[in-house]
Amino acid sequence: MADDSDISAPEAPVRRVRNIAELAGIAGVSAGTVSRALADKPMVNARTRDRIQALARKHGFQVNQMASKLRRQKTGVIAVVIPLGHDRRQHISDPFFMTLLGVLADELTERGYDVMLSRAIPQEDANWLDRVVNSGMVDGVLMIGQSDQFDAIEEVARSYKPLVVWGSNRAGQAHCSVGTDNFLGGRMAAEYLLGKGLRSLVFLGDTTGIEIDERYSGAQAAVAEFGQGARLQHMPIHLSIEEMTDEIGVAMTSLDGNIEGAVCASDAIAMATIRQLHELGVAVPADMAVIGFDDLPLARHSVPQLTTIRQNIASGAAQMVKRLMAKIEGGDADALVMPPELVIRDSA
Amino acid sequence: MADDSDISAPEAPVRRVRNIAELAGIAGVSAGTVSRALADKPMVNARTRDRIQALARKHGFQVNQMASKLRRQKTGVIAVVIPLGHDRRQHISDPFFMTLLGVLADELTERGYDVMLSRAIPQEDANWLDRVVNSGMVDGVLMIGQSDQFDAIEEVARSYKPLVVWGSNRAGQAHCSVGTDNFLGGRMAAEYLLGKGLRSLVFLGDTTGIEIDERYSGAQAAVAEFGQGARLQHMPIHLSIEEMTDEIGVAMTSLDGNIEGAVCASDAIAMATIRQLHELGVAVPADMAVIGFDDLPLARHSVPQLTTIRQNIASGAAQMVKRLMAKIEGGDADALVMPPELVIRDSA
DNA sequence: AGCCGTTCTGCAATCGATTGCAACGTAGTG
DNA sequence: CACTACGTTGCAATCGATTGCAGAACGGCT
Repeated sequence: MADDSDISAPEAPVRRVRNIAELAGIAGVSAGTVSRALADKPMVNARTRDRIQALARKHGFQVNQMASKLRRQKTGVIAVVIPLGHDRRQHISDPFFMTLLGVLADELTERGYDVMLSRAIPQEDANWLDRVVNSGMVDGVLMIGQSDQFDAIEEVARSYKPLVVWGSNRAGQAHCSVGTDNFLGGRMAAEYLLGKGLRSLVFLGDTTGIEIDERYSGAQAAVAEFGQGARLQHMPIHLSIEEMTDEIGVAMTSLDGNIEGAVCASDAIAMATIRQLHELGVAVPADMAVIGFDDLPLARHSVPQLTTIRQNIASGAAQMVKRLMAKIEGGDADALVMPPELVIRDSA
Repeated sequence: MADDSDISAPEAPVRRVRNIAELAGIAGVSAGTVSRALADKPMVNARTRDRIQALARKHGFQVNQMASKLRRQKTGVIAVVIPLGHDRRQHISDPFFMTLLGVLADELTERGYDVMLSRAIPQEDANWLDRVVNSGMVDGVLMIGQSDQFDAIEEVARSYKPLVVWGSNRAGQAHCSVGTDNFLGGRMAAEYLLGKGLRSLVFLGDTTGIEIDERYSGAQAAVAEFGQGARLQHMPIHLSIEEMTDEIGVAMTSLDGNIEGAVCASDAIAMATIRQLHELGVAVPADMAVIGFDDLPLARHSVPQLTTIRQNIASGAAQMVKRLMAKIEGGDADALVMPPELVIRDSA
């Protein structure tokens, strides 16, 4: 405790040091040496290194990241961007976004990256993606959902490598995507309900976004193939919680004939639906079956617990990060389409 | 379309420009002028300004943020940090965190700030706050929850201005906090149940964190004052979803006597409790009343809908940001303790 | 023409850390 | 003693944008 400050003035308490040069002055070495010492470079003498590190600790010194990143031309920051393309009122606090974001953040933090959160509204800002990609602020970009911006994303992906997107994979697309087979998922959901003997179904969800459109197509295909007078109506339900609830209420009372089962585009929609049905005195699953999509953690916490089509979000997030890392290092990465999984609980 | 490139070589397509100097070369002006033109400084001729901006667009040029931020000594980035002090297994995807984070992100993005997400684990990294604060990466810090790190936060707050924390306010504390009157909230919850004639209550929540401890104290006070044989047991339930569910199951079967009402430390705990009770064949609220805390959006989506103590998260987030802005501009800001509000729905 | 004032542009220093290269000191060897 | 080799350290250029200050260009006025 008494052996580490032999140079500075006696009365100096613990003056805050703001840059390497100052610390170098105190340590009696050059700035370059301090930089190397703090970076644990092997070429600096072990004793000086320790001395400098101790001094840095004592004076509460941290290297200025801005300067460091500028010089090294890498930032250690990954942007997670959420495009609010269609449905601009969808809040960033959407439970699916937040769940995926949480897992991504954990994954990235563990690898020493910082996470920068970006909300993008394409209608208001034409080159939204460019802004993030070319800001010089990030080493890579993870995108949650394609919204209706498929072409814009393709455009950027052609010249910008470190980009991985959660969403659909179309044959021959340029950007690397990780996601679930939405068509199959939609089909599985509908088939499950049909298999339970239900014939009059409704799909709840706005099909402007690619992913949900595919889910709808899957459900349609299942119903068409099934035949036997099965039919599928469609109500576009928006994703913002505020709109959703009312729209579902309206939908439930305005639909044609007696609906037996609802295929919901997301767990959030499914939960809101169950709520509204409860309100209307319709019991789930006795009077109407409801099946969700996503299998968010909260699907297990609803009453009744949600039967849903599971996307493996945790593993998907890990795969996104893995692919991004590969791309940052100059490598390449293929798309990943994960199989959906039917999780049978109590709502259908 | 044909009037903006009269200097460069004829065959040059749209070469990517990487820095101001290059663009200056193309435009035939100096770097300084380009910088000023792109920043819309009034002192540059309107015609040159437009020409330069057009050129920048055409070549897909964006100023390097790292360099800009270094020079200007401000970053335009706010860190949102989540201390996982006690209860390290609590996931960053905790619904309360995520909800508050979502609103904060919206609020900050609107003001032109970027949001940097930081998960901090004090046990593993002693100077966790210092790392963020002194990295030179952010203009300010918003913290979600105090966890058990009150003293560490105080320490930093004494010398670091732009810091605002969601959490409790103790008399004379140095850091600026925004939060709810947790003691009063806990008291209101218990009083409400007592008022319904329930006498045997349990508080579900781990009191290591300050906020929850205060809620518990409030509930205790209410029960003590009420007298008449009312009593309050306590089960520490952790905040991570995985642990929570099992612990609640155990709690419900191991408690002393016939419990009539549960005061939960959070909505997440309340929902998990309702689930477990449902499993055990205990009807809510008929057999047992359950009251939550927070009033997260999902409180309205549970079945039965949650009766809960509302924290005004949206307004709280706005206030946090407002105070942070004031501090960044060198001003000062007082703490805010918001009154909790009893929201009566169906679970109690 | 000469002078002043205004408006615009260029020059060069600056932010703070990093790193290739040169130079230093010391020890070891012939 | 001279010379090489190695291990350290210092020097100075560099990353890219910003900005105070000086100076150029131009118009207007006497």
